[in-house]
Amino acid sequence: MKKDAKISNAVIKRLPRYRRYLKELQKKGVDKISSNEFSSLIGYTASQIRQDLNNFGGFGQQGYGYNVDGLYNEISAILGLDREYKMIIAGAGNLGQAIANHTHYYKTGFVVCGIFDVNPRLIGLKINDIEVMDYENIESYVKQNQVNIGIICTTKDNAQEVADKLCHAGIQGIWNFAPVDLSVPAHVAVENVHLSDSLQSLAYHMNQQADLEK
Amino acid sequence: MKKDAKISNAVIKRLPRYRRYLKELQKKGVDKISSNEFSSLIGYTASQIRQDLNNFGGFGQQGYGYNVDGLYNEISAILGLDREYKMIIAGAGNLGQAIANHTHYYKTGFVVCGIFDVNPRLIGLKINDIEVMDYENIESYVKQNQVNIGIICTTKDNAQEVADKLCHAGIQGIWNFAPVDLSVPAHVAVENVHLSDSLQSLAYHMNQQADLEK
DNA sequence: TAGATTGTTAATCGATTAACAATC
DNA sequence: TAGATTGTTAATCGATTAACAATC
Repeated sequence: MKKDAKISNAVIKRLPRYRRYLKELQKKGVDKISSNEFSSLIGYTASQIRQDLNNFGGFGQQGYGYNVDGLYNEISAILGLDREYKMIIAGAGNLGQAIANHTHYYKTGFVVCGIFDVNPRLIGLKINDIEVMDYENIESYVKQNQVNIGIICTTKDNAQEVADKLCHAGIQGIWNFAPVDLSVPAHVAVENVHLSDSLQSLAYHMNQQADLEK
Repeated sequence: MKKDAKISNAVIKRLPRYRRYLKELQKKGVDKISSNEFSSLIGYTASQIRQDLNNFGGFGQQGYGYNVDGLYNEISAILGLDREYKMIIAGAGNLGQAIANHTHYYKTGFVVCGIFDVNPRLIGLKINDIEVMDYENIESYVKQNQVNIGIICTTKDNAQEVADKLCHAGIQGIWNFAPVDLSVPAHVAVENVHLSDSLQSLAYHMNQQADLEK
């Protein structure tokens, strides 16, 4: 895998999608695919597919195409899915609980090992076998257990404070569901899931479609 | 508001963020802001801010800047947040329930009026005062109640079938949480929230940061 | 070997930034 | 009026697509 040039985020955002389609191909027992076939399946141009993959190395073979299993494993490795991530959730409200219950992540090595909240009525509960602990102890827990990812499911007003605590405790990544933009040290990765932003852009596009019909 | 040229999606995706920051400014009692001041707050260049806003019309005033209240209302209107949207949720699992409980959307006119599931043990329950109904009846419900948005919280294997039903019933938009790409008629807007894709791209960036430190 | 398809360079397209004239 | 700041055009930058030589 080449490591020199910085890969654009547009490329990275497409990798999980490549991976999903490759998984489906695996399930169907397909063992090779050309960039052209892949193109009509996934909806990116063949050129873009080859361009994207070549950012990381030559995974294909001229005259043959790409080996499905091989490419799946390469993309998994590029994304860092060949290791395990320890995660904690800050905020045991609806969203925090839903994520704790969403065992789906386990399959790809993302393990939720704790939930933190300030509400004494929640502390001590178990959600999907994961204990809800006192928010007071979040920093020491992250340090002691070498937690990799903090998932912020608090209100927008508390999110930055939580982020500060997590960063101070040495967290490496933050998955932020609060509708604010966090400021964190450069070495901490942040991925935002701004649900209401997403819903608003859906609303915009719905109204555009309606306009077109006039 | 100009309506001629098609606005790029990159611009639309920034609008909810502009709106969030304008809301904060309103709360602080700020009544005007220049593109330069806004730039240092929101992190886009002043040039981009002016360029973005001018896609929709001249909301500013030379020598003065932008009126915070006015701009907030304009952006809200552009996004279509000056009307109400009826939404139903397909799938009453963890995620579906979490969204039903997330009353946050009501404030901007997004009202969940029903949840549908095939599980007989869930049918009849009320989640946040919203009834869980039999999936059998989803199509007739959407038609009769003129539902605007369908929220897909099913497994990936059922998502396309649900989408087909919703489209057939005349839905205008789909907010898709299932990890698949749906195919729908051109007049139906789709907004995807691919949570595991998002988590995977976080993983990638975490490993990049770690590499830099070496 | 001939055919197919990649890897990679070059061309195009679109989005962002810079510059400045218009104007409040 | 003078100063400030927008609206808008032009320049730059980056990402996507096209083309084709390399090679399996």
